[in-house]
Amino acid sequence: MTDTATDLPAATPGSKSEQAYQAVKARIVEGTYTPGYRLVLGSIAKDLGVSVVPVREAIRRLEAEGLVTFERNVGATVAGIDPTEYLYTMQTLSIVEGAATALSAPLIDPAAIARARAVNQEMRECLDHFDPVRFTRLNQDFHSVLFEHCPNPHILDLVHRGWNRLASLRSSTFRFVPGRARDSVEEHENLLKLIETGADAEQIEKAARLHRSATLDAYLAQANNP
Amino acid sequence: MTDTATDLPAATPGSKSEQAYQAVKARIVEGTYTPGYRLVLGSIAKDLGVSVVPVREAIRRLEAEGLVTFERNVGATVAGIDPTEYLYTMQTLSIVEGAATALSAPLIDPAAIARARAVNQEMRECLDHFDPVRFTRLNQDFHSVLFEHCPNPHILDLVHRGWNRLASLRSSTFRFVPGRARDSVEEHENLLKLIETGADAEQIEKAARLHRSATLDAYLAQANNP
DNA sequence: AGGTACGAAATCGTATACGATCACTATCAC
DNA sequence: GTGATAGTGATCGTATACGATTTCGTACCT
Repeated sequence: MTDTATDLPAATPGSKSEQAYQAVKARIVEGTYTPGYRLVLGSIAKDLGVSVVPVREAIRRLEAEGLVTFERNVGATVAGIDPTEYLYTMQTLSIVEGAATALSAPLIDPAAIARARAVNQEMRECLDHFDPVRFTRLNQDFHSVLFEHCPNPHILDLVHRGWNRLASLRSSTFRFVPGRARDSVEEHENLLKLIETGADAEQIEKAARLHRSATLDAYLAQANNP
Repeated sequence: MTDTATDLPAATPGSKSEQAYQAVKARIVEGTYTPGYRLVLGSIAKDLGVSVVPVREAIRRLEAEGLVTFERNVGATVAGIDPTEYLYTMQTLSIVEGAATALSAPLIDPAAIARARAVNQEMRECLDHFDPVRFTRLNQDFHSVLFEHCPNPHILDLVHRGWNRLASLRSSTFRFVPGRARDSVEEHENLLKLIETGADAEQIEKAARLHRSATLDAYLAQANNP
């Protein structure tokens, strides 16, 4: 449940190309390669014990997902933390998560609700211990539970891409606003209640969007008042 | 305005890889390669006068966009017209177009409205001459005008991807429901009125979504009653 | 006759090699 | 001393080559 992997074109497991893709992606998502890190084909190829061709392919795939930027005849670097990009990503995520939640809502059974609630409780505890990394992962777990039976895999894929994009800049703390995080937990609870009571799709979508866009607003407010 | 090209990672123009990407994509979008067509690396490479490596890269990119499917050690084929896929794509498009419209609305000036109206008028004429291909292209033009100043390029990119995906199966006529197309034109006009009068974002988004999801519904209804 | 097993052709996946392009530095002219 | 310029090293982009895998046709067996 913790894996944020998953992509539509699951691309031939076992191939060197796939291996390189997973390896580099993992290093980016877990923060070994931080934004701005220069990805040199030859070095990575040597590291992984493969030739440069599959590595190149992996890098281009990561580029398509927005995790790295690529410049002709210069090379690839881990995608940056440009605030504008952050805004774009969060805004898009707000929309696709909202849609995914609304579409999934009718298919969420009480057992799943209970599991989601348990995850949310863990998040609450994280707040006391101030553990942003774990908090972020649990936040994804929470939504993963809701999206388990999402009827539209395309939308789900867009959600995952957004998560990966954000993960690449998780290491920098600028995203984490403690006060905001506390609200987040409450919004989760409200969302669960709406789903339980079978609220209409429109209402659920609105609530799910708010949850993400409020985080964005909090960040923007913080960015403007240093 | 007619070009539906544009992708986020604009990828080094002039490279053989980019050249191959554009060429194959064009053949798919314009219907030279129809769904199910087998894309053989060697053949394409010979056609384009390049080696297989850049062609392979191009194909993988197209795979990431959903235009082709790829199977390990077997090869690539132009993505099919599976009704389920169609549903997924239209549903997703409904959502991202809705968002793009709502975000763009406040930035659309009267001149742009006028241009959009002119395009819509052309579409009306297309209905009389029964020209589905032109109609579809004009439909994209119409929305392109609205999205000219879309403040979120990520969302705009998702819209373009959806369009490309649909274009790959345009040649098959199963999508075109004449009665539905007529409604479409009216909905365009309504949408323009909402934008002109400065309706709130929620209302505009709803109208923009309806426009796409109603087309989907019409298709589904037709598919169920043969 | 039908089905299975084998073999050849086609195609893919990756390694290696080499030319092209770019960044960086040291040198030279002014 | 400062600017431009040529040289050098590093890295990318692509071609070619070859082993691996699949597919398809054919022959053989039941």
